[in-house]
Amino acid sequence: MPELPKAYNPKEVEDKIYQKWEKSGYFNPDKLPRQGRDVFSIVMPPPNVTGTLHLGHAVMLALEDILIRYHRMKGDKTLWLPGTDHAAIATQTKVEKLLKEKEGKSRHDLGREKFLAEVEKFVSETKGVIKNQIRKMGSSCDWSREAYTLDEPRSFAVRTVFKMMHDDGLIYRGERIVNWCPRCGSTLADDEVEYRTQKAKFYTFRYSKDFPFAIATTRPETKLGDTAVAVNPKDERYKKYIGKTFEIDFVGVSLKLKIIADRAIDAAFGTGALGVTPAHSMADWQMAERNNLPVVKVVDEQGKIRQGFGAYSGKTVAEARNLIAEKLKEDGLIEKEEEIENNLSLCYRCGTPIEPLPSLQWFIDVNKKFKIKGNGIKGYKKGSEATLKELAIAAVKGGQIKILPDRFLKVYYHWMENLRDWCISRQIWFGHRVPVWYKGKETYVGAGRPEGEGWKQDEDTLDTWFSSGLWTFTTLGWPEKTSDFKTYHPTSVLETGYDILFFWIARMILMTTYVLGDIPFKNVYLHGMVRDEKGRKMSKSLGNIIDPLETADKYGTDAVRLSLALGTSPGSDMRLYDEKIAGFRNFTNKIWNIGRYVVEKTKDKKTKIKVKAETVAERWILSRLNGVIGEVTSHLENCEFSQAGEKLRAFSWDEFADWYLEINKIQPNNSLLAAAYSVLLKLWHPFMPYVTEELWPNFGGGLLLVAEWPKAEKKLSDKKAEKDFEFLRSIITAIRGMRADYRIEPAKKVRVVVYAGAKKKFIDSQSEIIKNLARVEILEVEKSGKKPDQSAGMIISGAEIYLPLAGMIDVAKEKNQLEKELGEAEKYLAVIKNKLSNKSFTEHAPKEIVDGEKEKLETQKEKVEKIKNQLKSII
RNA sequence: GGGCGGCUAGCUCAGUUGGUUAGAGCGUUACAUUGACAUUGUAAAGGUCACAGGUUCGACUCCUGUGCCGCCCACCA
Repeated sequence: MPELPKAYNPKEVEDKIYQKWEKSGYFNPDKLPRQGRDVFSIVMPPPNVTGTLHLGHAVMLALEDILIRYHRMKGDKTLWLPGTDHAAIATQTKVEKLLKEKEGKSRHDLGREKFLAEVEKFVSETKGVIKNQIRKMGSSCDWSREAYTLDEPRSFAVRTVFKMMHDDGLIYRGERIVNWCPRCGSTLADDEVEYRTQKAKFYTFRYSKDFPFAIATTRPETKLGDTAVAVNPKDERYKKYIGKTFEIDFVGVSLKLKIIADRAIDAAFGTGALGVTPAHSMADWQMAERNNLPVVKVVDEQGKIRQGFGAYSGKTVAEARNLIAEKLKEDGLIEKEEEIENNLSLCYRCGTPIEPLPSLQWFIDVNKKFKIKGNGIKGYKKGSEATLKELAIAAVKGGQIKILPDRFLKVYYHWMENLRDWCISRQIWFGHRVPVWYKGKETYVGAGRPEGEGWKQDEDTLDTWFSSGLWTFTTLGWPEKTSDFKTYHPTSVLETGYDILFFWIARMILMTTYVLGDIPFKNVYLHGMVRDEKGRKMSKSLGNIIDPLETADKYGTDAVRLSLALGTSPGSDMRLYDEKIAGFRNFTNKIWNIGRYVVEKTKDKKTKIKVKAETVAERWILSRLNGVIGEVTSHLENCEFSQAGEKLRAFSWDEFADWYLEINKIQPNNSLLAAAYSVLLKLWHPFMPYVTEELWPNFGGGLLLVAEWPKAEKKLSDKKAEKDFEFLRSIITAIRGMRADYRIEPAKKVRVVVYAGAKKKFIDSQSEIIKNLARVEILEVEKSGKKPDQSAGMIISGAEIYLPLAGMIDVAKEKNQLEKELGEAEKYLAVIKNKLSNKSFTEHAPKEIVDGEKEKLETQKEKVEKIKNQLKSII
C-alpha cells in the first residue's frame, strides 16, 4: 500500500474511483453480490438536455445517491435509473437562439426537417456533457438502463398512452382560449405562465358618444373584439340596460354590444361595467359561453391586430393600444386615465407577454369518467369508473403516496381540485408529434402511422410534461411487460425540488393512476432551492451562480455533496457559499487524516484482527459507535439526511478523533481502532463516497460501494461504560483546567493511575494531559470494601483530590475563575430554591420533576459549598 | 383576495410530544503547535428565542393577534 499523502487530494482520486465503480457493474442491481429480498428504486428526475448541470441537479444527485448507496449497502435490490429530458420548448428556444446568433436564420428558414436535425445535433452533444457531469457528482446510477424522454421506447409509450386516452374519450380537440406565446409561437399550459407586477395605464372611457356609460380597461386594443358589456345584476345604475343591444362605432370599427348581467362582475371595480372580449380573456370566454355571445378574434398568432380592423390591422398590440388611446382622447371619450398595478402574464421560458387567444388545440379532460385500469389505488377497483382528478387525489389521500414535508399535501390538493382541462398540444417542432393522422375527412389515431398512402400527421407536438408524466414506468419498459417493470414499480422515492410539484409530480400521479391504475412512487421528498449567501436566487444577471462542477473541482465532490445534504431540511431553501463548502472540505480532510493515522498504526501488523474492548474508553467507543449506527440508520430510513450527517459529523470529530484517538495513543488497541474506523467509513460512504472508497482498501476487501451496512447490536450497547467514560472525561477536563476537584459518587470508587510525573509547565492542551496520564482507567472495586492497590498511583475515593498539577495553579487567575463560578452557582441555586418554594409547582408538577429539582438543590448546595472552600484554600 | 413558510448568537441553522442554566458550525478573541490533521487543538466572549396578549405550576415550544421577510395559488376587466 503506497503511503497516503498528508492532505486528501480529491482531484487525483475521483475519476479513478468512479471508473472502478462503473467497471465493477454494481450500479446494476442484477450484478450485485448480495441479492436481498427488499427492493429499492429511484427513477432519476431527468435533467434537461439544454445545457449544463446546476446546483438544483447537484442537490438532487447528492440526496438520491445517499439513499441509493445506503440501500445498496444494506443489501437491497437497488436501482437508480438515470435519464435526460428533451425539454421541448426549452431546447427548441435554445437552438433557435444559437441558430440566430450563428447563421442569422430562424427555424422557418430551415423548415421542420432541417431544423429538427439541428436540434438533434445539439442534443447529442449536450447529452454527453450532462451525463459526464452526473458522473462527476459521484452518482451511482445504472447507466445500462439509461433513458431519454424522446428515444424510441419512450416515444412508443407516449403514442400508446395518447391512443388509450383518446379511446377513453379523455383526449379531445377543441377551440379554447389558450395561453399563447407569440415569440415561441406556441401554447403554454396554465402553470407555464408567470406573472410579473407592472404599472399599467387604466383607461376609463366610452366606446362612443352613443353608448350610455363608460367602461374601464388596461387593454383598449382588445376592445375591438368586444361583443357584450357585462354588469352585476344587482347594480342599480345599469339595471335598465340589461338585455338591450347597442350598435355603435368604436374608433372607426363598428361593434354590436349586448348588455348582459353576470354575478362575477364587481360593481365596485372601475365603472362596474366590463367590456366582454370573448376571444382574448379566459373569463370573458366563459361568460360568452354562458350567454351565447359571438367570438371576434382581434389579435393573431404573431401578436398583431388581424385584418378587418381598419387602420389598426397589422399593427402590434402595443402600437394599436397607443393609437386607440390617442383616438379616444381626440374624440373626448376618455373620462379617466390612471396608473394601476396589474399582473402581466409572461412565458416562463422566454419572458414574452402572453396573449390569451382562441385556438384549436388538444386537451385532456380531467373531469370525465373512465374505466380504471388497475387495482393499485385504494378504494378504486379495476373496471370501476373515476375521473383523472378523483384518482390523483385518492392516491395521496389514501396515504399511498407520502409527501415530505407534509405541508405540501394541502398545496397539492388545492391544485388538483382546481385543475382545468390540460392543453397538451404545442405548436413547436421539437417533441413528440401528436399521433393523429388525417386523410381528407378521415382521422386516424394510433401508436403507429396508418397503412396506405396520403395520410398527413398532425403538425403539433405534445407538451413535454406529457412524456415526463409517464417517466416512472416508461423507463422500466412499459408497455412491454418487462421484469424490470414488475420488480421496480411503483418506485420507492421520488426526490426533486418543490418548484416542480405541479409541473411534474402532479402530472406523474395523474398519468400513472390513469395508465396503470397504480401509484408511480411511494414517497415524495421535496428539497428546497439553493440560494446564495444573502438568500437571493442564483441568476446570470446577478452573477452569483455557483457552478457545482467548478466547486467540486476546487473543494472535492464529497465536500460539495456534504454542503448540500447537511444543514438543510426538506422543502426549505438553503444557502450556499464558499466558506460553507470549505468547511466541509476541511471535514473530508479530517476523515482522511484519521484514516491516515489508523493506517499508520496498523500497516505493519499482520496479526489477526481481534476486536476486544477492555478499558473504559474502548467499551465506551464501541457502545457509542453502536448507538450512532442505530441513529444514522433510522435517520436515513426517514430521509433525514441532515440529522444523519450531523450526528455522524459530531461523533467523528468530537468523540472519535478528539477523545478515542487521543486515548488510543497511550493505550493502543489498534485492531479495535481499525475495526471501529472501518465502521465509520461505511457509515460515511453514502455521504462522501470518494474519500471513503479511497481509504477502504486499507480496511477491507472489495469495494466499499457494496460493503455490508453495519447493524446496531444490543450486546455492544454499554450504558455503564458510557457513563464511566463521561466521568473519566470530566476528570481529564478538570485536570486540564488545573482543578482536579471532582467529587466521586460514594458508591463508586475510582482510581486514576498516573505513571509519569507532571511536567513543570502550564498544561492546557489535551494531548499534554494524555501524555502525562500514561494510563487512564476506571476500576470498580468490589463491594467488600477491599482497598485498591495504592502503589500504582493515586486513589480517588469519596473525597476531593488534587493531582500534583494543582500546585501549578495561577492563584489570581484561579481566584477570578472561582468567584465567577460561585456567582453563577449561587444564582442557579436561587432559581431552584425559588422554584421549590412555589407551592403551585410542588403541587402540580409531576412527582419525578419535583424530585429531580430537590436532588438538584442538594447537589447545587454542595457545589456552592465546595467552591467556597476552594476559594478559602486559595486565599 | 386565499394560502404556506420563516423570524433563535455577528452569519448559516438545530431545538424531537411544554420541564435543568436554549445548542452546533462558521466568524471573532486569547493561548498552543516538531503531533494523523495549521484543512489542527484548547478555551473565551456573544441570545429579552420578532412583538403583544392568552392557556399553564411552568412557554423557544400550544392558542389568538400584530409586524417584517420570502414563496405559492387565484385574479384585477
